[in-house]
Amino acid sequence: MSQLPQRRIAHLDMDAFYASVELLRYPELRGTPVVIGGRSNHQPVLRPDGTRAFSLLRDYAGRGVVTTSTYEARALGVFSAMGMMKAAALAPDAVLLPTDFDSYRRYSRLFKAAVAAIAPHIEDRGIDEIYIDLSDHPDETRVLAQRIKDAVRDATGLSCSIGVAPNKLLAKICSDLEKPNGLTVVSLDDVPQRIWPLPVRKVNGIGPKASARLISLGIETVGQLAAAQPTLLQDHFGLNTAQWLRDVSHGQDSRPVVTSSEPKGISRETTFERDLHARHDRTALSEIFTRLCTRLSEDLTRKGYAGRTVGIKLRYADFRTVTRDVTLPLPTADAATIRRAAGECLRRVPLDQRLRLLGVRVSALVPLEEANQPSMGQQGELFPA
DNA sequence: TCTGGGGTCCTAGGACCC
DNA sequence: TCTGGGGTCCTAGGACCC
Repeated sequence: MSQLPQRRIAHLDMDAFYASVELLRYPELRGTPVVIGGRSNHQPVLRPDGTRAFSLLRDYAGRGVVTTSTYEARALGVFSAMGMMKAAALAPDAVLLPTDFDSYRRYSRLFKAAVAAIAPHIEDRGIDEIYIDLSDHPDETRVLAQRIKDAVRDATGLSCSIGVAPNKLLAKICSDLEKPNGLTVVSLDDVPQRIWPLPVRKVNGIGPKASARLISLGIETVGQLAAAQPTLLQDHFGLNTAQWLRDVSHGQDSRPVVTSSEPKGISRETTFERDLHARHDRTALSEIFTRLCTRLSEDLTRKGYAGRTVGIKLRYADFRTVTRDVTLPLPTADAATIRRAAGECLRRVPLDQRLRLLGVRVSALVPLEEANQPSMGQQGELFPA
């Protein structure tokens, strides 16, 4: 067997990204608990004396979750995805800011461009993190990672944490080890010392469900996972997942850094201010439904895609979620066509209970140019030789 | 005090075809 | 006549991630 050359993969994660962008704009909030999220418009107000009046978390009412929080708010127990009312109970005096995705996207482009100028082999993992393949870069690892951190700070004024390792799995784990403003390098030899003591939940791909099942088997750390009987894991997780669990527990991961990809589906969804009933709130629901389809059509057109599969997602008041979809003969990005197909899907779902969420999705995407012309195969069917 | 919005990938059964 | 084995597409749900 030929041995692949050792890779050098970095994972870069911006520190408390949205909150840090907000602190650039409102430096007077530095060092205080700040929470970003919620649904209403709690924009700061400029006072006559030039200072700003901020909304406080205690004044928030209604649905919504925390999008992110500053480290000072985290110290009070307020984390991403927490319900706003619970957050308000924990940190009533924290400042509350609305999310401003346009700003975050702008800073995202800035930091990614700064990294790309040094090391262009980048996999996008969302607005605030990337993988970088540094295997072919001549610089020494720590020097290089520090250069990247400096470039990100120069371009944005923001700090990030970087982990460098032989693969994405370990890079991702170790970018989190010294957060914020971390720079962590681990090799396979470091796995027993640095990775095995960590809870299994730190592994990207082991979520709440798998973690709970592992803990119920007495497996709490990555090291205990590495020591577990293969048959025990197979019995509880199946062959594929058991093999994957073994691999990750030994720090093994051969996934490549993927530098370009096409979207699989585009969707729009909304949670209502209050639960709506299909009959009683028919008019309101219908308006929301049509609006979702219109926006989705705009998203598709702007991004240059059409799709053949149109689907809906619906969440009942009790949080049960159902989906329905239908595949059309031809791809579409047209709002009326999407609305019609989504309407068909909606008729296949029981509507006897109150709803809290409605969503529309288009998948099986093709570029818009291809969608406007029949393919060769379809031409052949339309005009047989 | 219930739990956002945007995604990806996997599984699994049935239809349908060869 | 009591039965195969792939392969692909479609649909539904679930886990997970940022």
